[in-house]
Amino acid sequence: MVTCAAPRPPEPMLSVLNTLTERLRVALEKAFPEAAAAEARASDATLDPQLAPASKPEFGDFQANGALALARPLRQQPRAVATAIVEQLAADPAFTALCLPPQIAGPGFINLTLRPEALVAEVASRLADSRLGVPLVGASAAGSVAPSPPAEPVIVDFSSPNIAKEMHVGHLRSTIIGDCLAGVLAFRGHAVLRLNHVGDWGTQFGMLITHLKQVAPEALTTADAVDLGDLVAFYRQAKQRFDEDEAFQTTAREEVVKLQAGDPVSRRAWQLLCDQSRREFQLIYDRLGIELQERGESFYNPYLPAVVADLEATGLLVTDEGARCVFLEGVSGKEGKPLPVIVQKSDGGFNYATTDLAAIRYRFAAAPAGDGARRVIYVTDAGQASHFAGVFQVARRAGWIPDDGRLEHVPFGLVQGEDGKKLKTRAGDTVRLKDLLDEAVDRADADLRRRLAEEGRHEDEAFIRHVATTVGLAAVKYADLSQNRTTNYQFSFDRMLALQGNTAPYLLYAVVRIAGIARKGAEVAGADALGSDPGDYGGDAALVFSESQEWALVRHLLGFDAVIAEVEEELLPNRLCTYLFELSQVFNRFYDQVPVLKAPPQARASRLALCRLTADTLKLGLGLLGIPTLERM
RNA sequence: GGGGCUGUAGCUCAGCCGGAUAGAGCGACGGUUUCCUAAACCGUAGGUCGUGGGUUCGAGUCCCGCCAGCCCCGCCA
Repeated sequence: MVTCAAPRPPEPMLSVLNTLTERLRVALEKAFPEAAAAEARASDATLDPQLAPASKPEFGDFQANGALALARPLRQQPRAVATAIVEQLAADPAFTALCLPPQIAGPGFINLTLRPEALVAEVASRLADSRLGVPLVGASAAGSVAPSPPAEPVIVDFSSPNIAKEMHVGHLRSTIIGDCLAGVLAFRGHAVLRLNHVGDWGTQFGMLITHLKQVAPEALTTADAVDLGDLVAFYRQAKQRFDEDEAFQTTAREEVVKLQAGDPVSRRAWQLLCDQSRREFQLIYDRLGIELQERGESFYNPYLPAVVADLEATGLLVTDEGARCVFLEGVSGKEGKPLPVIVQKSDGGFNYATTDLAAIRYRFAAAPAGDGARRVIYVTDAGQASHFAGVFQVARRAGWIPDDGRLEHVPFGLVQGEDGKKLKTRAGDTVRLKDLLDEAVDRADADLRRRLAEEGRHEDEAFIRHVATTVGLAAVKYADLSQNRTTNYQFSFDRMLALQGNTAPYLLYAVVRIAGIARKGAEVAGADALGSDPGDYGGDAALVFSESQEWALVRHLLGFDAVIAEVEEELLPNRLCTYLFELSQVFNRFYDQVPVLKAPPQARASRLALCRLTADTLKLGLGLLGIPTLERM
């Protein structure tokens, strides 16, 4: 296979877009054969039609900007170039079947508008497709049956809390963003391995075990002798002693060596600590509905010597001040000396870079001694960017990454308080994730009860708790995901729980409104004795749209497949959030201005079909964000 | 000292391979409810895209300099 092109960024209505790009390409070659020949020789891309979504609705569905770029090399007026292209398109049946006659606008843009019947056909096909037009990777276009999942998995490494510590705000973004990305990739048909690279190995265990042996030895031999809160306090004390007391430091280092060498007493203590933390983590994951597989740093312990041996064999390893390092290319530190990645400390111990290298090596290596992955994604804070850049470079130079392998750090910014500083409690401590989720749910609960009282509604306790929990957790997740992850994120309960704007409650309410129509629709259908299954509205009936708000909704709905493909490629969940928010807005306008149940029968069936597709799209999209929806709220 | 990220409306933020008059939400101001949940919808005001150069038919977007904030920089993760 010969492909030199980078993966093309996705655009609305992928299949239609691909067809149009192809027709435009053909039109360009026919209109300017000499340019096409020149391009083939120079292998540049002057004949790229530059097809993009229209920047404004009045420009139609798509715009082709390629004529502008072509004008100069051809020494022609841009509009003349555009005219020549349009003439070719007009003679192309495959094009005219899809689009109305193109318009040339401005300096030489070609505006394309899809034929209404093409849009209707797309809507009909999505109504019949549980995947809503999103193709499975590896599936051939024409009616392939249940393609086997690719053998080469995508690994998403996220969450990664530390044993003997509680999960705090710092783990929020990795957990939520990682879960979403894993979800999108899995939906596209990738075999996704969700790995929790927990910090269960290394110096901190030496510290903690040494300290516990002295102050609370029962914690090392008896399950649950101390609770996690105590462990956190012990950890803090151990850390302090480690920083202040040289003798303690030495003992702690020796303890790490014993642990890593497999000393039974140390292993037993370590195991107990891990089990206890693990149960606490699981409470959070269950609550957030997040599944992931634990594979901590300790997993790679047996593979560490091989990392060093490999680097030795490839001649990358250099001993410097007693430490074994790989010096980085293109990254210089003080006095122009290259920066090292230390893979073995002067005392013979391994550190986190070694573990990260072992993980990369294992993940790309073929089964059974590896995962055989072709794409590995790390969701960690942006502060680790240079660490990963260094480690990735070493892995690449060591030859552990296959040619088609993708190794990506997905960085995200800090969680800040409303004062713009790092989020802390009033006492100045790190905010526990549990407390943060509790507060979100409590606030949603209080708000719901106030609203019910105002409206004189009566709901039972189970309903209130369910809605408050769903809304509260959805708000936390959505607020995080809806922001471009690369920037710092200002955490605000008031903003994320707001009922209007780009928030979870607004989106959930749109779903609820549609659910309301569906319920009423079922009643109306029953009363009118329409004879059709109310759950099947829109099925075979001809779809007819007349109102501008209907067409706006149709056009927006059809962009779903492209957004999913875009998130898969760019790993930016906020693109999906923006799409879903805009879809909700478009739907609310439609809901406001176009009657559904009171419309005449044929219009009603078509509008019910649009409602169903909207609900399905919102539910699927929110589901990929890790957010369950409600029928009533 | 070196490197990275960020800087867009009063506030919080979008802005895709460089495309047409830079967008949204909140807040402010003004409207809309005999009708499917008004947790909604419509409208108005609000911008030197940090700054100075450069490339281009075209720059918030690409390149260089500068300013400001945050983060990282040898045996912690």
